[in-house]
Amino acid sequence: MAKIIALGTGTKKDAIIKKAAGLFRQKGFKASSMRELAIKIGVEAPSLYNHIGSKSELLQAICFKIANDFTLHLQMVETQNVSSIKKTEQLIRFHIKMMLLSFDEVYVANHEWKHLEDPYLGIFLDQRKTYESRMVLLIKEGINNKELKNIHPHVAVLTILSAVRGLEFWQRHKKEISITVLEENMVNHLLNGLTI
Amino acid sequence: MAKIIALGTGTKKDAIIKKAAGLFRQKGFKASSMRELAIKIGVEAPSLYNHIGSKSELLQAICFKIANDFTLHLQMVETQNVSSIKKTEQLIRFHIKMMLLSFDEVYVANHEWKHLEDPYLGIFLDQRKTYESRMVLLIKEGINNKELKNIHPHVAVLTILSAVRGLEFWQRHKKEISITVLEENMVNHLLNGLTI
DNA sequence: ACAAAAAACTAATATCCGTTAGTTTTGTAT
DNA sequence: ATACAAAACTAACGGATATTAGTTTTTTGT
Repeated sequence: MAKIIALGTGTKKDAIIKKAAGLFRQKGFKASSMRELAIKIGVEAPSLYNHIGSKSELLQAICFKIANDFTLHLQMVETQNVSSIKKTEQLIRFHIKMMLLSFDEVYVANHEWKHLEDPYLGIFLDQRKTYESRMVLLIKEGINNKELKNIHPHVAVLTILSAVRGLEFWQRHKKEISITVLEENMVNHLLNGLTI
Repeated sequence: MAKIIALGTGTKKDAIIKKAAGLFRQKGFKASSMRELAIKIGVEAPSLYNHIGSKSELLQAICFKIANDFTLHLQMVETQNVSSIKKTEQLIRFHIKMMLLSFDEVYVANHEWKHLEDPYLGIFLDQRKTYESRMVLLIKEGINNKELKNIHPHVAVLTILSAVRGLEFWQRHKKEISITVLEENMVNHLLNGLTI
């Protein structure tokens, strides 16, 4: 009866993955059932398996799509010929944009990667570790160039990534705070601090 | 046969809750089974029910223990007669300490509260919202006193809380970064920023 | 219009989960 | 030593879950 409708361009598999991201974010991976996902799509649960291989595969698709987006963007920034502080600012702004534009997917990649299965869990963690290391390198470069304070680079990266990840909570304050106000304030806070 | 041993002081229920916090942090609430928890304690699963009411009750105990600790500490800080910036610093340091000393519990309260049951989910969220609001008030006070930049107070609170929460990831870098280095760097970054 | 392919459906299975019931063992107080 | 209470055990239930098998409907290409 019902039919899975591909949203605009993209395969039906993509449409399923998108809905899955929303569900996984809302309820968590383990608490989300294929039956629930099927209802959200307007189909019986077994029909999903005409398009996907397994529930796990959905999580993998979501997590690695996001991981690859971030890695690719980092690569692009690294090759630019601008100051380290400009590069860092670009990374912060990209994280903010990703969080706002692909909220469900980024949230799931941040919170549900635990439930990835065997080789994928390791691969994902390696990729994230590499990303962090390259960001640390960027901060170190900035310190060497006297652009940045002599702060511990790893802690700085940790602080920045965590702060941006906190944009999850911004959803609760959507009406009170506009995107631009949020972005400018957060970039300013992370780069320049609170004190006068 | 086996026997649940209360660790030092505290009831057997407390011992179960402590082990549950570890398990819930590692695998997530939904992915943790009572059978697994029983094995970690050295007992059969049904035996747990001589001490606790339900799996949900364990999550409630963990989440509200942490929520109450934070609320109580905030109350204490609010009554002090020091500058707003000093108060903010105290809050940051307390969050850091809690994260390091009660890692499992704080992690679970931060990540697994979703799975609290009806009315507890609402109560928990209300309590967190109130905590945030009182912290916003503190920042506003600091801005009015010209102690802090004219940053958006809500965004600042969001940034601080998220950054500190990111100490979860510090566990992965335990060997490389000492607690004090971490604490000083993070406080400094959040209060003074990165740039020279 | 018709054949082939894609994708929906129904029915069912094996597994795991939280929890209860009922029983036996262990610890404690007199 | 005995009686009572606490806490362990075994067995089992009802329900949910991901997934498979087999069938029917729908779409597509000619």
